[in-house]
Order: sequence, then C-alpha cells, then structure tokens
Amino acid sequence: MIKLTMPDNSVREYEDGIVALDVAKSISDGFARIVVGAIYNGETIGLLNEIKNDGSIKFLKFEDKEGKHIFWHTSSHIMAHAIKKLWPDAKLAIGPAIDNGFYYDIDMEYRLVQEDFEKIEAEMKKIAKEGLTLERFELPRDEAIKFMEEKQEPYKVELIQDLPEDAVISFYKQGDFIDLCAGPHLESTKKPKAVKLLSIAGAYWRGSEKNKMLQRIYGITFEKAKDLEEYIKLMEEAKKRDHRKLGKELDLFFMSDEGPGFPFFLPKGVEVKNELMRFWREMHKKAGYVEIETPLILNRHLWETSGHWFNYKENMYTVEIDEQDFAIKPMNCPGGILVYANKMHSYKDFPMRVAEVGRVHRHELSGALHGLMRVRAFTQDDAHIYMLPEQIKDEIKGVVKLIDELYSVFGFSYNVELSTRPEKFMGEIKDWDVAESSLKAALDEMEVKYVINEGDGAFYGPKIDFHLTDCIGRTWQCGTIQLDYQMPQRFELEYTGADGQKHRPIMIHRTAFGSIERFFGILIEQFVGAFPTWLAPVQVKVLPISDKFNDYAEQVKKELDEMNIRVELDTRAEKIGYKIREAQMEKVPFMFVVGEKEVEGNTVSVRERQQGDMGSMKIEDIGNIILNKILSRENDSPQLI
RNA sequence: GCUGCCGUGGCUCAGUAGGUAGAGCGACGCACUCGUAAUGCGUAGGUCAACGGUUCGAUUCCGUUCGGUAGCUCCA
Repeated sequence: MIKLTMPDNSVREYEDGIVALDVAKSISDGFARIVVGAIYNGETIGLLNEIKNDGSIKFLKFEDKEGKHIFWHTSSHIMAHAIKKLWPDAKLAIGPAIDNGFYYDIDMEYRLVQEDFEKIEAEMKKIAKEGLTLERFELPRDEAIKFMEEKQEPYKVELIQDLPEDAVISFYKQGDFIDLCAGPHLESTKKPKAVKLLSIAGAYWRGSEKNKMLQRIYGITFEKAKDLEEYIKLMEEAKKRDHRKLGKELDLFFMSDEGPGFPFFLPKGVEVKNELMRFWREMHKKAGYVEIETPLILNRHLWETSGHWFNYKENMYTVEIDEQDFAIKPMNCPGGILVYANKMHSYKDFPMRVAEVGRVHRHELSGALHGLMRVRAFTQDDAHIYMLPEQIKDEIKGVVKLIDELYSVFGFSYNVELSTRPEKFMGEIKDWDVAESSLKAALDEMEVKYVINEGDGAFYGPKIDFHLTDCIGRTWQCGTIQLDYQMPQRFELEYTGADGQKHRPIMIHRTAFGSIERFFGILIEQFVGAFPTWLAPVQVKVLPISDKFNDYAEQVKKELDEMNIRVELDTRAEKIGYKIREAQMEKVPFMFVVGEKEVEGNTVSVRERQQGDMGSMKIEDIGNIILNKILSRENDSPQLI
C-alpha cells in the first residue's frame, strides 16, 4: 500500500501501482470525469501513469495551466493523427502545446490551404468521438530508431538520435497512430470535442533558417463548444485593440508604402510621445542622469572600432559622403562612448549616468516588421552608465527600480528575463561570473520574479530584459539592462583610480521604454486608445450647443489654454449629440458642453468619457480637478473588462 | 529573407463566372440653431498597388515586383 497526501493535507491509502485516474475515481466519479492530469511529487503526470511510491498528489483540471498543457498536447496528437489519415505521406516533426492551443510541424508534398481546415477538424472530431485510449510504451534507443525508420518518420529519427544516451524513449499510441513523445497525455482522445484550426504558417525545422521549411498548423481545442465560441469572441474583441487599427482611427500615426517600417507620427501621436518624454526626463533627472545628443551619421572608422561594421553590416544603412563610407547609427553606444572619451575621467565621477534619446535605424527583415512594435527607425531611451566593479549591483538595482516605477505609472505588469553567458562570448569567465551574479543578486534582493535564459546573453555581456504584453498576448521586449565588457575595451576607455593608475570602467547599457515607438504601441493596446488624462492628446473638448455660443466656448478654451490643459473646440454646425458621439469615439477624457445655461452661470456642463454627465461646474473648479489628475499622472483610463 | 494569405475612393467594405466599378462613414456646399453617443438634402472623389503577358477587350486570368499580414528566423 502507498500513502498519498491530498492538497487539503488529508492522507489516503491505495494499492501500489494504482493509476492516477483510479485515485481520482476514489474521490468521485464526477471528479474523475473533469480531471485531465495530476501533479505527483511536483511532476506533471498523465491519468494513466502508475503511482508506486508515497507522495503528494494534486489533480489538474482544464482551468489549470498545466492542465491546458496536457489537454492541448494530446490535441496536437489528435491533429497529427487526423492529418496522417488524410495525407498518409505526411512526415511529422514536432507538435507541442503552447500558451493558447497547440501546433504541429509537418512535412509533405501537398500544400495545406485554409479550406482543408474543415476536413481536418472533422477528422479530429471523429477521433475524439472514438475515445481512443492513449497508451504509453518505451523502447530502447536502437529499437526506437528502427521503429521510426520503418514508419518513415525521418524527423523523429533525428530527434531520437539527438536525445542523451540515458534518456527514456517513450511513445504514445492512440488507435493506429503512434508518436514519439515524452508526455504526459490525457487518458483518452474523447475530451477535446470542440476543435478549431487557427492558421497555417511556415516554420524551419529545428528553428534554423538553413533547414527545410515545414508547414506549421496552429489549433486550439476545448471541452465544450461554448468555451470555443467564447475564445473566438475574446480574440475578436482583442483584435479591436490592435494599435495599428487604433493608431489610424485616432489619428496618432500612420505607415506609408513609401517608407516600409518608418512610422509617421501625427500631431496627436506627437502630443502623447512628448508627454511620455516629459515624464521620462523628469524621472531620469531625479535619478541622477545627464542627457547628451550624438550624431545620426558617423564614419566607417567608428563602426569598425565598435565591431558593427563587421558584425552588424547587413542591418546598417550606409552612405558614401565625399568618397568616405558612413553609416546611420543602428545603436547609440559608439557615439556615446566618443562623448566619454572626449574628456579625462576620475573614479570620483562614477557612477556616471549618461542618457541619450537616440533615433536609430536598422534594416530589419521585411517579414519581421509589425506596426510600431517592430520598425526600421526607432527612438531608444538609451543610457550608458560608467562605473567601478563594486558599483555594479547598486547601479543595476537603481535601473530595475527606475524601470519598475516607470511601468507602474501605467499600471503595466511585465515579466523579467535574465540571459546568461552564451557559448560564443568575449572576455574573461571570471568577469562574466561577477556580472551574472551581480544581476542575479540585484533581482533577488529586490524580490523580482524572473526566468533565466541560459546562454541567451549578448556576446559582450549578460542582460536583464523587461517584456510587456500586447492585445493578443504576444510579448515584446521593452526595457533592457546589459552589462557591456566589450565596448570599453574596444574603445580603450579609461579612468584614473584612487591609486593614480589608469583603469578600464565597467559599462551598463540600458533602456527603460526600450523603444518609444514600441512602448507607444503597447500603451495604445493596453489603454485601448483611451489614454489617462495626463497622456491624452486632447484632454478637454469644448462643445457649444449651437453657434450662438461659440464666443463663450472660445473664452472657455482660452481659460483652459492658460491652465496648460490641452483643449479642442468643436464649433461645427452639428447637433450636440453628434459632437458628443464624435468626442466619445476620439476617447477624449472630458467634454465641456456649453449653451445658454452655462453662459448665464459662467459655468460648463462637464461630461466625463466613462461616467457621463457630471452636471455643471465652474471652469476654474473642474480645471483644477483636471490639472491635479495631470500633475499626479493619475491612471484614470476607463477600466477594461 | 522564408512559407501561407491579402492589396477596390481618405476610412470600412461590396462587386465584376473577362465588356473600364458601387455603398456607408468622412470631406465639401446648402438648409436647420439644436441640451448629453449619428438632422436632412446635394456635390466632388477611383488609370480597382505597379509593371509585363494571355485576349478583340483585363480591375477580374497568368507572371514578376512592391506593400501589408500570420508565423518562422532575427530583435528594442
């Protein structure tokens, strides 16, 4: 007998080797029907796994993240099964669960088109209906390879060959379909009843562009049709928040065929950007930064020294001037370093925090461009910090804190990644160890949650990245903190230490917004275009009821102008309902309706975008309320569902 | 860059099984002078992304290019 501890700390006894599903049944049959897997001693297991030792067990439902994972992983097998039935020559590569569904990479002659989705979905539903049991079995390496060779699955053979010598090689079988897989899986194909294939795209085998491009089919499944409908609806809602759509509708920015990847900002977009930068400068000044500007174009010699001319050439825009090669800067650091090198420095100057809001140009691949999120010309809120080794940790902490404060003003949640030494790296391992442990210590001491991307750092140093999420859940790297050991060496930067000797400074390269353009894109999506009052391009719109009151409205506007509130006047010969509708769609935080009553009482009738009519108020009173919101940078954007 | 899909007035979209296009919104004009999410009438606006081919004839079919888009790769 074995003892299993339940999540409520009760202990139950079972036969040795009982499968998880039977444990669930012992609780209740109804419970057993809704569970999809379990966590046993910290490990996610399938319901048909045998349990042989004492331990703790917690069952997973579809609602649990791990539960969804199991559910969608099995779904990907069902999809592969369906595709194999329809196109027996399809070669299977990999088919994992992802955060929102699953995909399977396959290789076959036939090019799938959207119209095939229905056929595949129907086949998947058939397999679900059959309720096939997923049986797990293991094979020794040689047999596993032979088995997959017989099945003519070259990608699977390659996968097995790359597994470590001692790896357990397991397969899952459902009916006549067998797939190499570590699991775990649902006990049966019967649960994923509601099926929808989402899209088809190319994906390189093993993620390398040198390899063959396979067909990747994305899909999602649910237990009930209702949940699927809800999901589709939610996605449609989310797409309405797309910054590319809102940017156009709200006259913030646009893209032109004449400049792919080079955004044009309209007056309203520039208002928001300027407000962002005002805030940014305020914060950085308080945090002890100074600001510089460096040229957009610098000569080849500089880019050779920095290494960009050789390592980054295909991303740089170059130009010839007076028979000399120049490059438009793809990064600000080399220019910033020239500023450092322009003068002698002492250890007493450190830490030296030098910011630059720099426009950079990078020739990104055309397929990578995406609205404001991925452009070819963008503005980095860059800064370089020069310091002593013993100052690293505190400086990192300072930057982490600054970024956290900055993001929290917008109410953004973010996730942090720490990327460590890659295989190809510059410098001494001991420097890397110091750098990595400084980054870790800073994050740990600040109790910041982060994931480690082993070996994903830049070749010149490890980095901390801050990621924000867009309307449909894609994450974008915004802020970054990078320790750079390479540039100070390449440019032979120096400072005079307390010992009177020359030393090499440590350099941090960091951004908070990352790219103003990308951050702006995230901002639009998070607020669905309804910016908090302090950021709104138009904060108040004055709406006279008829043109008899235009003079008074003009007077109101003037008063608000004097208070430094961004105000617009709508004197068109339209009905008040129409003007309000339009202002509402422009997501203007405040509307002041003025007519006869207001002229008489020297007031305005205030309408707030979310609360609606707030009654009449003295201009000065409501003006001060708005001014307070602006000065405190209150996040008064309408609450989202 | 690669794979799939897409490209019709400023915007959103309809249409042409090959015979040079239509709506709503917007813009403009006129009338209405209006109280919290759309007043009515009228006018202008498109070489159907560009180039080439097939055809008596192409916006429609084919090809190429450009641009967009979903992913892959890359990255802030």
